[in-house]
Amino acid sequence: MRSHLDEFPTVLERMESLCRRQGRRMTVQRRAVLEALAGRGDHPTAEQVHAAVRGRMPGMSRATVYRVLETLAAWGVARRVDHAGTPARFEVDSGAHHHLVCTGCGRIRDVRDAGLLDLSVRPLHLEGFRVRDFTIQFRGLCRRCRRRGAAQERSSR
Amino acid sequence: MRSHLDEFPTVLERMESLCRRQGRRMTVQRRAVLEALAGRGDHPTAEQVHAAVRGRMPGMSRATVYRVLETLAAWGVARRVDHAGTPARFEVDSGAHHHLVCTGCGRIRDVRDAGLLDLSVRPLHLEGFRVRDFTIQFRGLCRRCRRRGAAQERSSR
DNA sequence: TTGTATGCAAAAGGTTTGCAATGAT
DNA sequence: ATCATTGCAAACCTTTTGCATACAA
Repeated sequence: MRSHLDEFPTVLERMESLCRRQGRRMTVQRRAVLEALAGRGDHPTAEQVHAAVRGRMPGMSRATVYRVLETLAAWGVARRVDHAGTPARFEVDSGAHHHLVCTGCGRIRDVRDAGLLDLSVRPLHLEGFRVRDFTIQFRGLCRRCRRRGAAQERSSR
Repeated sequence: MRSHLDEFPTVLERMESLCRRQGRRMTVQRRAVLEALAGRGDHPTAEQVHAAVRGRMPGMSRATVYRVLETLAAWGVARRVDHAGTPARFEVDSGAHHHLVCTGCGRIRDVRDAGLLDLSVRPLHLEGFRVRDFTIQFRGLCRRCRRRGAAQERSSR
């Protein structure tokens, strides 16, 4: 039985190897952020990562969380997911997939559907653009927000 | 021969009718923003709309531009397009289409491809989500940014 | 020892908001 | 006359940055 926890050793190892290869440093902060990110199935905001990490590391500063997250994204270890006017969210980079965005609470869930990952090809050189990749963003309401009703739809961001 | 200018009367009429129907007001500011938006083929930021409108209306405040844009989006007359850490961009709502986002300069272009608009149906009730709509975001480099080279890729946002 | 990474606090951007004044109906 | 909308300025929130300090290699 697999869970997102299985990614733990892999991601950390990948990070350590990247550091070594580039003469960068594997700090406790980087490890902590990476573990916090890999240790959950959702797509936390920088703020949520900060809160999570602070549990064990009260001294961890917000700026460091932002910097580490940016580094992870730049190195391809993590990925940044943006939507609407909401704060950026992050995930461990785990291959191609799309996103289901709840317009109520801003939560994001992964959609891994083989069929959806193949449709690329055709418009790849549209209007002089060199397309590098694409994502499908499904927008809607998650079960919880649907229950709460449309009235509060935009209030809990 | 059609151009985006053809939408002019239609969008303004739609807006006026929406105002009347809801007892809201059709102000010169709203008209100006809407015309500024309809009068261009790109997806301007609020700031760019502000600059454009100020040409004719020096007194127009930034806050009003934001408020009008928000109203237009809420009423379905305009649409808000977000990407990455860049400021929000806006367009007149002109039916279903997708976006080509240049990761170099942040510019957005529409992609209207019939084939891409049909793939919906299947994942419409994924994991308790009620999916309302979806967009495909193609990321890549526009011709100009490609010429400039990857070195400056992120500098001209 | 060396220079990368961190912490702090301040700055930066984009966007929103309170409130009195304005103006569309 | 009434109440939606505007203008101004200040507030907000997320994210970035400068600089001295800490610490991984």
